[in-house]
Amino acid sequence: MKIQALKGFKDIVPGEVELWQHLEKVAREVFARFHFAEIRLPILEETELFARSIGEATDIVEKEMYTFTDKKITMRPEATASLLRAYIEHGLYAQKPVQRLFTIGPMFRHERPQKGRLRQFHQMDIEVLGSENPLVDAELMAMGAMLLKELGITVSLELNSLGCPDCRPAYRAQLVAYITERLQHLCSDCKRRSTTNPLRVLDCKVPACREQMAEAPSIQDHLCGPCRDHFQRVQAGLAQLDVPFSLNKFMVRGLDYYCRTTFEFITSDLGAQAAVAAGGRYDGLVETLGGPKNTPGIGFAMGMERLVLLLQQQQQAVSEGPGIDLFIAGIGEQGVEKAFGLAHAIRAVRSVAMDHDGKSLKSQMKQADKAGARFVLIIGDTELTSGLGILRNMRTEEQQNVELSSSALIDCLKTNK
RNA sequence: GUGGGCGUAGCUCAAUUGGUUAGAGCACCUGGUUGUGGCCCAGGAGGCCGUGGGUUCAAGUCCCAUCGCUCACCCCA
Repeated sequence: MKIQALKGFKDIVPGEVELWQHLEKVAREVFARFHFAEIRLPILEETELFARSIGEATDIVEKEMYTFTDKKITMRPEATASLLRAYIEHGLYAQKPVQRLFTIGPMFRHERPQKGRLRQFHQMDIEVLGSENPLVDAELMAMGAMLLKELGITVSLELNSLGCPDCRPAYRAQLVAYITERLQHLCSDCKRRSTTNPLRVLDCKVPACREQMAEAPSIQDHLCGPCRDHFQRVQAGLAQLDVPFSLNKFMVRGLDYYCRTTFEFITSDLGAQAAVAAGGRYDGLVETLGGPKNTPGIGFAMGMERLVLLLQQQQQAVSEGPGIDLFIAGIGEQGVEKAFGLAHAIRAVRSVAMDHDGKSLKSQMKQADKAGARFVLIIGDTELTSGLGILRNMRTEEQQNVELSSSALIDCLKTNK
């Protein structure tokens, strides 16, 4: 019986890992331009943290978390809760009125895997804490749009507002009334949702349900004054920054803590997993987790597996690795021994590969070619006797004799490109 | 938890109505070139046909079970 990776867990092997490195590099650059600071967080937290933030009754907390029940600890299913815990624990709210933070890493959910959806998945999570200014909402979405654009990924941005504890209950009641009237025309899932999570009926995929819900009351028409004002200023901010978006009154959130602004970057190229990034505002969450009162927050997460799939799919090929500076081909026992020492010395300043197994020169030349070596240094008996190695430029095919000393070789590699 | 599709070489796949020794491309190794890469040519290695049972003179092929992968549903950043 052979051992293989767990269901829903994936290795990222050479050849694919370059795409991840590219993604992270571009992301870090963009985050820095928008003045976000990185925070690194643990993967395990007290189960209670997620129960309180995500909501006791959600499927995530009820059955999709990796929890060590005897210790009451859980592998994080998302990053926001952990980030806020750290924010509160270290009193970051006291250091600066507004904290702009991001974190990158693996998350875990015990779901059945499908395309773009694994049990260990990776997210880049970006949060702004301490501001409820709608310009911040717009700026955050603009940053997401800029990053995706620089990655060469085409998506659309959808926007909605979920209101706040002042206006949502009244809307919700009205929606429930609307749903109840049409209950017999809805799918069995929606019948269940009508009591468990009525907002979810809005984004059901069953055509009959969509039809029934087409004329459903829109949250956007039922916002209270402050929420309506906030929502409008978010849109004005996006317009000013030339970030295209469309309003989607059917877009809702599964997690309890969201309020007001909610948004998703959507693609049609990933099957059922349309959202490559999603987020929203959570003004009450910091307080819920024991932080200072009235600490607003907004954030979003980008699904890295999905971004990588799109990078592969949309042919945003990252150039092959730069290859190696030098391959040292030693012939015979003495040659290999000399190569071994020289390789180590030159590695202080240049990348060097070699074959330790005494393969034929032809074989070593092939290896050098495959490694993308720019130069090959050949050391055989003749070269050992003369003290001069043959340095071959693999691109121009020119060869020259170079003294077999690390300093001479380093000089030579520096002057020849 | 539910439903569909698929399991043959490292990878992508083929194998007629069940019929001799399961093939190809890519990748790998060796040689053609005493010590020089790519291209070409020749050769080589690599398979419990996912696993177990059944039907049959005969199973990669048909049946059952099981495991795995995958897509979708539920749920969801």
